Amino acid sequence: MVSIKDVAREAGVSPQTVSNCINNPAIVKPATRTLVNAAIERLNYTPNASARRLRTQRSNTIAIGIAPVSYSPIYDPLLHALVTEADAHGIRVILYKTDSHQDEIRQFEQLIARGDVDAFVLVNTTHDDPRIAWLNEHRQTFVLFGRPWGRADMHEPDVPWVDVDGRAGIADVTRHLILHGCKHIGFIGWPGLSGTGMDRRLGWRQTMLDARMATPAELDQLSEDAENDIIAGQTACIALLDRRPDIDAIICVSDTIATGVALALPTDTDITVTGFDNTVSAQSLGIPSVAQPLAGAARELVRITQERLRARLAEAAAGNGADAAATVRPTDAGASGGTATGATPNGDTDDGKTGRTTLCGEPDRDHVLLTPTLALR
Amino acid sequence: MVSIKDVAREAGVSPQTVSNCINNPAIVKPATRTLVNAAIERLNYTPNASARRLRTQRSNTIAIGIAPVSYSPIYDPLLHALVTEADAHGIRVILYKTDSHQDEIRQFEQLIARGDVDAFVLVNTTHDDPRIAWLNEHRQTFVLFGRPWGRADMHEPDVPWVDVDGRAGIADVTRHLILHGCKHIGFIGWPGLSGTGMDRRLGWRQTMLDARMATPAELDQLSEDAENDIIAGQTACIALLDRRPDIDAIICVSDTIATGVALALPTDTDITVTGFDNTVSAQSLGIPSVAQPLAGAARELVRITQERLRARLAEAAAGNGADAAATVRPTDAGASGGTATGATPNGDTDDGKTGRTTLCGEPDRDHVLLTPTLALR
DNA sequence: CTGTTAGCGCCTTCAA
DNA sequence: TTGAAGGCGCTAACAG
Repeated sequence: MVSIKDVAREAGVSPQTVSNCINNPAIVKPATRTLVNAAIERLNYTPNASARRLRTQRSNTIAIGIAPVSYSPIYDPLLHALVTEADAHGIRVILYKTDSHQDEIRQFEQLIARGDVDAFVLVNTTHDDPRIAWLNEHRQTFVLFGRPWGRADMHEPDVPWVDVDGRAGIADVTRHLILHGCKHIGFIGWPGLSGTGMDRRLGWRQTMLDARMATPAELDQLSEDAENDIIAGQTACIALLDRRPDIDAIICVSDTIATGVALALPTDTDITVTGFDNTVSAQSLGIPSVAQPLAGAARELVRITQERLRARLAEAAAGNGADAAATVRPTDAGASGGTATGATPNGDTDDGKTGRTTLCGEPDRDHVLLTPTLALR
Repeated sequence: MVSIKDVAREAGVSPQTVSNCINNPAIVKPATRTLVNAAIERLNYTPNASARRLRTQRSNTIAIGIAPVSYSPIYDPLLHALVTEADAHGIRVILYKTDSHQDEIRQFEQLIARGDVDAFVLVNTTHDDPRIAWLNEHRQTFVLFGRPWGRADMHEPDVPWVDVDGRAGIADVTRHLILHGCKHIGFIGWPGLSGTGMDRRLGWRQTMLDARMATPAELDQLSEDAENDIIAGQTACIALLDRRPDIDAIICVSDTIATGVALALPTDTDITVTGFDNTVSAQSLGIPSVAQPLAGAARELVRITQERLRARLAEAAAGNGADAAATVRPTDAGASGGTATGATPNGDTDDGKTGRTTLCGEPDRDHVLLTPTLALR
């Protein structure tokens, strides 16, 4: 393995100058810099990560959990997006197993104690999640993918998250169908009080009401519940059509349910079916679907962890300085300005490029709701 | 962070003694050892991974790729199994992105140069895979999950792999159906020359012939091809039943196709459908399925990488010594004894516990074929 | 702007 | 059986 010394010798400078060329090029004289860079190129030098980590006490590594059974069809694409984004920042992604919350916390302890990780991405968080409490108690850096549904205040500065606005996605689908002349649009969602599920259903409900496509009483007729499997989707579809044979479109909360619906309908039907997650399965069946912007989500996940890490570092550095509070935790600005529900009124601004919705003009950089796109066929 | 010095002070010994307690307990006096262990416990000490890696020049890290789109429904469970097994050996798993073979090789270069990784798990390998050639040229340690189909010799010592014996799995299913009185057992497989697909089909064919359940001509009638989606499964099912209305069981090469078949059949049918991979989807539909032994596969993947790493280390150490060749590469023993096809005759031994099939009594530790289990409903 | 010094935490000699 | 010295590769602080 070629080390910084080899490069230094090759370029005829000291190891420190080589280091500077890499970590702080501005302070090196351009002539020397090109000299050194040429040597780096020639020797194909890459700094040793362990040595750098040991020296800087930063691992530049994000950890994300992997469960015994996949909790979502988008998990692999999410991992890929995260790895891609992290890679662009020189950050590695390491996996840890999540057999239970308790086991997961044990993994946290291990990873932290060994200095293997400096931030965590948490998935599938629940109301009063012990992992969140533990990480905050131990002053660790983390970010959730998915909102902490059920928390009284979803915009606490201590609990940053990135999520995809399922409600807006389903609202988009609904509007799209209305524009294409659909009159009686049904919805099949998940039963129970799942935050994600209720949020998506609300996207349909609200849009239907706003467009005066149905009365609240009619909406109840147009709505069905189904567990997340194909058979349940079929059953719900049949029940729905039985009650309302005039239906001309069915919006489903997931691609799995949409698959059941599509297969329950006669092949020559005019009824449009839509799904959520834009899985390969939905694609091969030609089902339009709401696609989560995973690259954008990954970008925000990495950004938030890095910003908070920086803030924590600054905080530590300012510990001896006097005016710590003034410069510290810039990411908290406006964090408490959000609403308890995380609602995103349609009138809010959207920067278009990232599809990020900002609340009330006061950007909350620690709680990011991304707008999904509609994958039509 | 608590370091080895803190423990040493706490226990009233030198840092080296603490180090010995951890890495070579045998040479420490029992009394001192318990003293030190108590201090470690009390301070909750864990050695810093970066420092250890820097010192030992071993990363104790395995890398596995993640593709933009999931190539298999078992990938998440595989990752979980791998992380679990690695964890038990004090090894970490890091992800790298695999956008193309060329990109993947670039990732290899990065990971190696930074000293982040000392072994790779390769998935989805193809005939004449450039990654395999590259890794061997650069003397890197790796192991494939899945056989290198299409290679002239699948038992080259340079190309170790772990795979699940799809043929045996499908043969098991076939025998099971025969035992339960099925007379006319159809098969729906993938079109084309996919090694995995052909192997699974062969499991059915051979078992049918051996049991005299059909003539070769009949087998052609009982066989269909389908792309790996639900609709194709439905279509193939209909074609099959059209040709052979007397069919009483349909074995499918995948759960996706099995799903299509199950949905194409009338609800009151007596025809049994089986799948492959035992996905949650198949489970919720009540489809019996062949389950891959992923924990066992992970165990073998880790074992092979570690053995080969050890061998490589010994080789390097013996570089100055004289009789290098004698002790080096113990894992190669019998490696060339396999057959070109990787066929596993039914009479071969099986150690039962791991479900591992050994070839001709000569264990080939670098080419492991695991026997899947049948998940009945 | 460049080089020297020192040390991150650990483990492998080798001496006591 | 235990301890002292040295260095893995890198970078922060300072001296030139």
